[in-house]
Amino acid sequence: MEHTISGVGVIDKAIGVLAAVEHEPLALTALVERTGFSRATSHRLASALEFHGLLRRDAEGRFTLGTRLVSLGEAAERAWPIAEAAGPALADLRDATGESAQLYVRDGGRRICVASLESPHGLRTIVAAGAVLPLDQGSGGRALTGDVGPDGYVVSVGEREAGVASVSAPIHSGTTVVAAVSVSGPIERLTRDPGPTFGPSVVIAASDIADAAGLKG
Amino acid sequence: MEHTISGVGVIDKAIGVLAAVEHEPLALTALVERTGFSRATSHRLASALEFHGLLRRDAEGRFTLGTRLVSLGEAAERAWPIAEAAGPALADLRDATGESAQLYVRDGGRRICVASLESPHGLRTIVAAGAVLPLDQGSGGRALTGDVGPDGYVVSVGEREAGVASVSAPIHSGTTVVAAVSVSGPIERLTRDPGPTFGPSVVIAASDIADAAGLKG
DNA sequence: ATCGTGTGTTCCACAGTTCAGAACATATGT
DNA sequence: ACATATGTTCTGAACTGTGGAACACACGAT
Repeated sequence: MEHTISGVGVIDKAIGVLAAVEHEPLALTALVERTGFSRATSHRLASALEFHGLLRRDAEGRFTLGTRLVSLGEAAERAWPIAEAAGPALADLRDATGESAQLYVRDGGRRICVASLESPHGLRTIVAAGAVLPLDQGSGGRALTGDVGPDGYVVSVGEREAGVASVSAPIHSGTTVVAAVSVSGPIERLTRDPGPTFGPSVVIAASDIADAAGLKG
Repeated sequence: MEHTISGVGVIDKAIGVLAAVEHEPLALTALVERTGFSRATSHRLASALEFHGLLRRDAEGRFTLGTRLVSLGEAAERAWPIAEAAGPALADLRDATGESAQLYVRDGGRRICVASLESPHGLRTIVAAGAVLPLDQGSGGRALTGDVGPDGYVVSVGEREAGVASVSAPIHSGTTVVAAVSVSGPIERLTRDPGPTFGPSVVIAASDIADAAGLKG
């Protein structure tokens, strides 16, 4: 009987080591305790991950997540096909509205910005591709959870960030929400009631993105 | 003779698979070609990585980097000790200047924002922690490369982003630049000559951060 | 519809790697 | 000086990962 959960026991253990140090750096002894692996095994696996840059040692010699994960994480975000497919429609939305436009996908209990175009205005809201945001704040999060008004879009004003308004629409594959497209900007420009002005644009953008990504509606 | 480079051959191979798909999604056959592993091995390793979320399948069944890497990458960025140590000084800088403040470290040929506090102004520049930016654009990048004026700070106006000005100072450990602290905001508020107003503040912040992080000056 | 080829998936005997207790090295506190 | 804790390395045995083969499925040509 194999003792693996994924089919490759060493990968299971290596991920266990990464997960152990995800929230705080750990000295070897703490790593042994947290993972349940023997001291020699913990040391060998952690050293191998360090060799590849997935772990590093902090100033006190504790193991912590390494810089290679930053670049892999960034590459992972670029690899969403919907982000690529959304490019033209996102550019149209940004140009038509003059405001920053973003595309979000859901990742467990959070949302990730997988594509982001900034408004040409000197002052604008900026969400970097790769940013991780909550689902329960902001129109993009509520669009992802399906909490959408009868007109097909969601509005938030000063909800996730003071001074910022946003309007979002969900993107469906069949009946499943797979992404959300948003415009956002300063309340001063979008007003406290941005729905009528921007709602139709984000709904159209959502439809265009679904088409471009080949999603069934 | 072992055929490993890190001490754990399976980890070497698993990283090889991740590296193979870093830049573009690969079908199994392409993965076999790119890695040189046998078909069965490639499939087994990729499936195990997929199980743990480090890979996923795109709509065409190709292997591509998975969402777990996004969250690990984000956690990796939070794990810089200087980011933690910089918290109070960064807050002081933001409060004293009223502008967004960021801390950058160098990662190869790029810079990573490892801590970020936003201005209370309704309109402000925002750099998400985790954002990856170039070294050759913006005052933060030039501070990291040591390209600093005689007053100890760097200024950029409309260089990395139109409408944005920033001022940065390097943070040294001994004679080595290990980080850079920046303030940034709209040119309209920072003016086209933000150095005299903000330069001394970032230089003080850099010194405070170096002290807080226990760096030798 | 049939056939050949290509691609993805699974099996399983065995070759080779990983494991972990022991030993060693170093650090720390008393 | 000593005891203890922590980090690192060694190495024989046990176990896992390997990869050729087989199978399943998709696709293009005829």
